[in-house]
Amino acid sequence: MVRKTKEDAQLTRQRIIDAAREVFLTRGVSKSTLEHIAAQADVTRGAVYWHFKNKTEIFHALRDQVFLPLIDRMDDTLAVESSDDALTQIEKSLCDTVHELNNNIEMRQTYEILMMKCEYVDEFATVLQQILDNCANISDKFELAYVRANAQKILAGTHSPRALALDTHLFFSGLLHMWVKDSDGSRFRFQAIELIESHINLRRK
Amino acid sequence: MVRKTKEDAQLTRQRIIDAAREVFLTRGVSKSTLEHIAAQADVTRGAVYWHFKNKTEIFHALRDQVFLPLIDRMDDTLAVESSDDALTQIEKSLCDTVHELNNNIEMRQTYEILMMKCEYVDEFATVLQQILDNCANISDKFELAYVRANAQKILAGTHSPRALALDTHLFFSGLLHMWVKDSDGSRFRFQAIELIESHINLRRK
DNA sequence: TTGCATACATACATTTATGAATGTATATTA
DNA sequence: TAATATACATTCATAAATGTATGTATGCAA
Repeated sequence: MVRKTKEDAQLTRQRIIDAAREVFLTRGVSKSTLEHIAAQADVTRGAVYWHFKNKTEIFHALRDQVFLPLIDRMDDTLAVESSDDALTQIEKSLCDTVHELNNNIEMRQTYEILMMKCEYVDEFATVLQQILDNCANISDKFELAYVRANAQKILAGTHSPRALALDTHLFFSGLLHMWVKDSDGSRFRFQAIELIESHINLRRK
Repeated sequence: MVRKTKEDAQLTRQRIIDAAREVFLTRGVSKSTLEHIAAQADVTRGAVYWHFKNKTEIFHALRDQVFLPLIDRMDDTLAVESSDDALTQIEKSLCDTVHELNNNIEMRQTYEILMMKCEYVDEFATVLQQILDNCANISDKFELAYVRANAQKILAGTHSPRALALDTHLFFSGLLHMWVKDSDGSRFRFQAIELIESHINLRRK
């Protein structure tokens, strides 16, 4: 009873990725074996080896499925043309990400894996570099938005857009980390939106 | 040529901890074996098993040696009695931590392990909880400092000390993460102090 | 100086993960 | 419809890590 059509095979591949997410989450990437993943996906290791070279490739596939889309979303919300003022744009882009993490279980789990269930050594070091690059990218987008906010005369005080952008970036990076770590939601998860609001209000005239 | 005096044994124990830090850093905690650690410490696994029950215990010992002292330092700089104003106190406490990370190689390496070379599952989950508790503690200290800053009339705008404290906490959490990840210093490490200054200046009247 | 505990080293047994090799049933293509 | 490729399952050989058990040399106390 081997599945054979290409569609079935794609389903199997996706089931393996989903299984890997569950297993990575509970056991950590290092301690997860291909046998664990196969069992969770209800296939044998043979199937896993057919679709992926090794565990690292599954990890990459898993990451790509959520990481890249989220980056794109932030880019969209920070686009130059918008009916909102620049500060509101930044606020919305941050809130949108938080909402997405709240609603999208797979994304939330994947972020948790990336941040807490994975050791960035050897082949995973490249993943880290990519994350840093994306972060720099986001920072630049923030900076452009702050330049616009400055032109719109809605900023309190006189601070350089670059400094504001970096501060926002670090704030949000910290927020995401805490959001993920705070799995029972007692400390940060339920007030994330308020924290974003207050971060932005600090800048508004 | 077995070492026998208690002093020698303590030295051996410390050598094992130091070795574990090096090995964890390059191979990640999961992929580090007791054989690796023993070799790096120039002993056999027998010695390691004599001093520690298993790898987890070495990890705990390693963490305790740097984590707790750093928390204490922050507490000190944020103490109520001080010749500095409250905002300067906060700034100094953040800068002091960064300086300590710059100067203290072991501490820097340990933080790197805690943040990027370790998977928080099973027995390590308790470590995570402890980190969160300490974070809450720091947040509270920040809040008290902001209350004082408010009383000193040096704050710009009218924002609640709680919100300011959480924002600072998240900023600093993000900064430390980036600081550690940015190992070549190209993005954050060399401007960490400026970032802290500008974060505080945003709040100063 | 005898005896015991300490501080390791050495050796071994067991478990476990990996990758590859092989087998096989079904789909697809010529 | 015959040949071949696909999509797996099964089996096997190897390596590696772990914990334990045992051996042993030295320090220390009586």
